[in-house]
This record gives sequence, structure tokens and C-alpha cells, in this order.
Amino acid sequence: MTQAPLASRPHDHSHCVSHALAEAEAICARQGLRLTVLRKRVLELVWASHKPLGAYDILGVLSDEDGRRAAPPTVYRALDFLLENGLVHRIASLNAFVGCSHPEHAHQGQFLICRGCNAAIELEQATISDAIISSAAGVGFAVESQTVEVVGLCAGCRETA
Amino acid sequence: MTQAPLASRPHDHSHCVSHALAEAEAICARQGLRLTVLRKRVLELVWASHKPLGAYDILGVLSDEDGRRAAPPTVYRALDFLLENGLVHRIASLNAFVGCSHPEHAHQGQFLICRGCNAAIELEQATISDAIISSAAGVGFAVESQTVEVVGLCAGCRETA
DNA sequence: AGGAACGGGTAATATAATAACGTCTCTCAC
DNA sequence: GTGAGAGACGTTATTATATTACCCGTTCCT
Repeated sequence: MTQAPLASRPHDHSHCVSHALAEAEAICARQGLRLTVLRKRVLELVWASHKPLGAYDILGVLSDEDGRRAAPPTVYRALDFLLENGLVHRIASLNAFVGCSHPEHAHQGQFLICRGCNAAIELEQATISDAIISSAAGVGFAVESQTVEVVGLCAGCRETA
Repeated sequence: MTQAPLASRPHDHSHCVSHALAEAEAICARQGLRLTVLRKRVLELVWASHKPLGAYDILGVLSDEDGRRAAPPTVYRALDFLLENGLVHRIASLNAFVGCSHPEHAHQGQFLICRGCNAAIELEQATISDAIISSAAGVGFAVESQTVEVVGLCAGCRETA
């Protein structure tokens, strides 16, 4: 049994944030991408917790914090950039966004979403994607992208309950 | 290799529709549920093809066909009923609905969505859900519901391409 | 300097879903 | 049979999510 992921247990969360930002800087520098102030701020907000955050929540914070009421495209453009470059994931079943735990390499996220604490735990299990790919192949279907989003209770919330 | 599912190859689709409606009637009768005219019509529309259909598409058809402009709650209530009773599935990544191929028993659908023809092929593979459940268990997470939605190309569209 | 590419502001609109309230019609106990 | 309650559905309004179109300024390249 592997160690439970950080998202599902108490931890010094500021490490997550600073680590994610530093990694984003490094990746963008390496690939010649511009991590602008806005994009960095949006990434920071998404990483503010392990709970997926809606675009309009981000919009609300941005609007509050600098007085100027930000408009949707501002946030969606930043999110598009972050998505395209693998720095955040979109959770389709929640219409929300969460920081990517492993931005250093391309991958499809698999998410465990706790209905107790709302945290999204990112997995990257070959057993799951392999099962999907081979089941699909069995009916002649060629997989290009996968969405795996699971709702349930994380270890912490199960104890509490 | 199992036989390719109907959704992914040419077939007499009217059989799908009449079979689905008959099965829905039977299930509702058995469980004392009321498959009203509206609910039946919505189910029929969802089954009109194997392509997931948006709530507002359904709304459009209903409005057109009987002159009275139907309102969103009309459709959403019918869809809620059909979802609760396992007669249709919702595809979160498309905000759309598709007829359930196996309404006779409760299950979570797994979907292969073809980006060529837009058809959604429903799977029910234990290998996939088992992989998910055991990966989740590995981090102490108890699964309650799964969303598995895969985009790619179906057998027919691969040939064509 | 000229101009393409990019980032981002702004207004409007599209798309998806829900809330709140009213009415009608069953059904069932009495 | 009648009235109370439940369920189905109409109607209006509102909220939530996302995109389009257009503009402007900066940067970078030549």
C-alpha cells in the first residue's frame, strides 16, 4: 500500500503552493512559455487548496483583490494556457479546475474526489488506463483521451465519519 | 474479442428505440413508476441516435413539435426521472444524455465517445472498475461512484479515416 | 519604423441548470 | 363521494458556466 497522497491528509500546504509555482516557472522557462503575472496568480489560486475551484470563484477573488471587476475571458484564457501546458487539470464532472501534481510530464489525470472534504486526489495509475485502453481495443475503439473522475470518501473523512 | 457494440456499426436503429421503450415500460410497470407521455417522449428523443443529446436539444424538439415553447424544467425533470431510474446516463464531459443500454440492472456506465461520428458506446467492464476501486483503496479512498468517459475513434470511423 | 504575434480588457451573448411558485389530477383513507 | 396529500408539470425568473467578437497596447522581429 502506497503512502496516501498529500491531498488527503494534513500537511503544510504552503509547500504545495510554492513547489507548484516554482515548478511552473521552471517548466515555462524551459519551454519558452510566458508565465505572466495573471497566469501565475490564477495558478496560485487554483493551488490555494486541493479542492477543485470554479472559474467564477477565481474571477471573484481577482475582482475583489484589485478592485477592477475581472471579466470571464480573463480567467478562461489564463486557465486555457495552464491546461494546455499541463499545469492544471479540469474536472469535467464539477466544472472546476485543480492544480496538476505532476506537471513535469504529459499525462491524463485520474481523480478521486472526496465528498466529505471536497479534495481531489490525483492518481496516475497505469492499471486503470491500461484496463480502459484494452477494453476499448476489444471493441475496435482507439483511445485518445481519458476522463476518470471518482467520487467517494478519502481516508481522513472515513475516520471522521 | 467481443462483438463490436451496436452503437459503433450500422444497424436498424428503430430496433434500438423500440426495444429501449419496451424495456422502460416493463421496468416502470414492475417498480410502480409512472412513465408519463412526456418522460417517454424524452426517452425516445434521447434514443433517437447513439449520440449524446443536450437538454436544450431535447427542449428544441419538444418546442417545435407541439408549438408550445417548453421550458427547461420540463426537460430536466424528465431527465432526472430517467437518470434516477437508470434509463439514461449523463455524460459529464459533454453535458449531454444518452440512453442506457442495460437499464435492467443498476450500474455505472463507462463510455467510449467517438470524435468522428459522436456516438457514445457504453461499456460495463469490471476490469476497469476493479482497477479504479483497488487503486483508490491503495490510498485509503472508498469509491462510491465512477465517471469514465473516453474520447477517441470508433472502429467504423477508423476505417473511414 | 513597420508589422505580426501575443496578452489581455470589455461588452455581449450563448449554453446549461436550478429556484420558486402555481395548478391540475390522481389516489387513498375515511 | 369527498377532502387531504402527493406527484407531475407549466411558468417565470434567475443563476452558473463558457464563448465570441472586437479593441488596444506591448513585445519581438526585421
